[in-house]
Amino acid sequence: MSVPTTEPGLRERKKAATRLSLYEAAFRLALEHGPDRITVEAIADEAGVSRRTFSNYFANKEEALFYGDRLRMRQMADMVRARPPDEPAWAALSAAAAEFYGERGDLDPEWTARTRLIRRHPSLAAAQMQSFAAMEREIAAEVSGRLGRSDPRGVRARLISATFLVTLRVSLTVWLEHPADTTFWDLAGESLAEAGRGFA
Amino acid sequence: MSVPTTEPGLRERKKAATRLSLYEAAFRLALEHGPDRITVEAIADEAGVSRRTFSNYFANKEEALFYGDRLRMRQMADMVRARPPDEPAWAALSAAAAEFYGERGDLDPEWTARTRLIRRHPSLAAAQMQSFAAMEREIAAEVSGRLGRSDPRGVRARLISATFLVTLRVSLTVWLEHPADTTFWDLAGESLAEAGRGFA
DNA sequence: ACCCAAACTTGCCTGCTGCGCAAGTTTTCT
DNA sequence: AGAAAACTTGCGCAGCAGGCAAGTTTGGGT
Repeated sequence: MSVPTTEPGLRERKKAATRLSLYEAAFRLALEHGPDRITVEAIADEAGVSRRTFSNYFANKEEALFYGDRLRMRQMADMVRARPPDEPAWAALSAAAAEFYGERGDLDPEWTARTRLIRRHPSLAAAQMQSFAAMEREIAAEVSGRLGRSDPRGVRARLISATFLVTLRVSLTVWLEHPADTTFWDLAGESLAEAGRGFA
Repeated sequence: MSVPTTEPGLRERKKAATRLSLYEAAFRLALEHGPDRITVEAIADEAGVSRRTFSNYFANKEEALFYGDRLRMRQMADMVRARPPDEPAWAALSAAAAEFYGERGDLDPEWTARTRLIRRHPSLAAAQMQSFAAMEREIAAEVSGRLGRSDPRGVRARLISATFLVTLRVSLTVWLEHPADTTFWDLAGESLAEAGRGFA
């Protein structure tokens, strides 16, 4: 307790490091051999931990592979939370997405290439969906706060966040198929505008 | 070749029967013991086939459990296809949903109870998502036909069908939580109207 | 009516997986 | 420094997907 710091402490930092290196190992191997020709054991090996430890961090390969996506999405959720609290829900979501995707120019091409390779594989479709589903609850909670009492059962909040994410997902999928045609944000921004017209 | 009939033939009928009885067995056992306390072997036994045969029909328990959902969704897809071909996409989807859900009064209460029980279980969330994902492609294809040349990359088609399904999913989830408050179709119809405003 | 090919079922088998448990190690707290 | 809490690891087990090679059933041609 030397300094009144917010630092996570050694234990937490180590855990984060292990989790990250498991994710990276999974990604590397998936790229090299194809996502369905890798075993949990191989991932654990590559990351320098035991197979059993892998299980302490991720429930399965897919979860490890998509940990990167989770991280990015959590970043975006933070941006949503950082928007002015009186901003209407859909506006806040769009603005956060614009900050996140738009203002960094194009997406990191290496990440794009990797992601495309992974996403191509249909065996991972389920995992991808789940990745978005996890996010949905988190965003719905934030949206719910902005809507206040006008949305008793939370239908609207969930509808808005689900639509928001589904729009991002579709845009990303389409863009990964035809990356040359536009910027990702050109596509996503337009789609968001269109889909959001009902929630303005 | 006795009669120019469209009948599927004995072989196909037997297969359909087996598939259905595997699904029913899975559902029955899941209700009785809880979805994660049943083994593939038990399901196969209950349905009167070998464990190996189960694998010839479904890739895993979840797929079997959600086969009912797939069936219902395929019915709805057929209704979409049956709509007049010049009807705008979102209108056709809403109308099909209205036929499917609205006009049969309330949903079958037994089915509701079963579904709620199954859906409650978080271990099945992935399977549920996949069920909807499968549908998405099918509906997108139909929508694509209605949009014609105005949607080169298929963004709009996918956006519309994804939004449509996500709206149904959210409505269903909310309604299963508070079934007493409204009819399912009251909820879903209103949500569809709201979400669809961007696609009119 | 018969036969053959294609389709389907089944048992056997293998490599992989998720997870409970308990012993050993590292970090944290006081 | 020393005890408590958290984490890693090996071991072991039940369960699972799916290849393979008999057997059995179905369908079409003759």
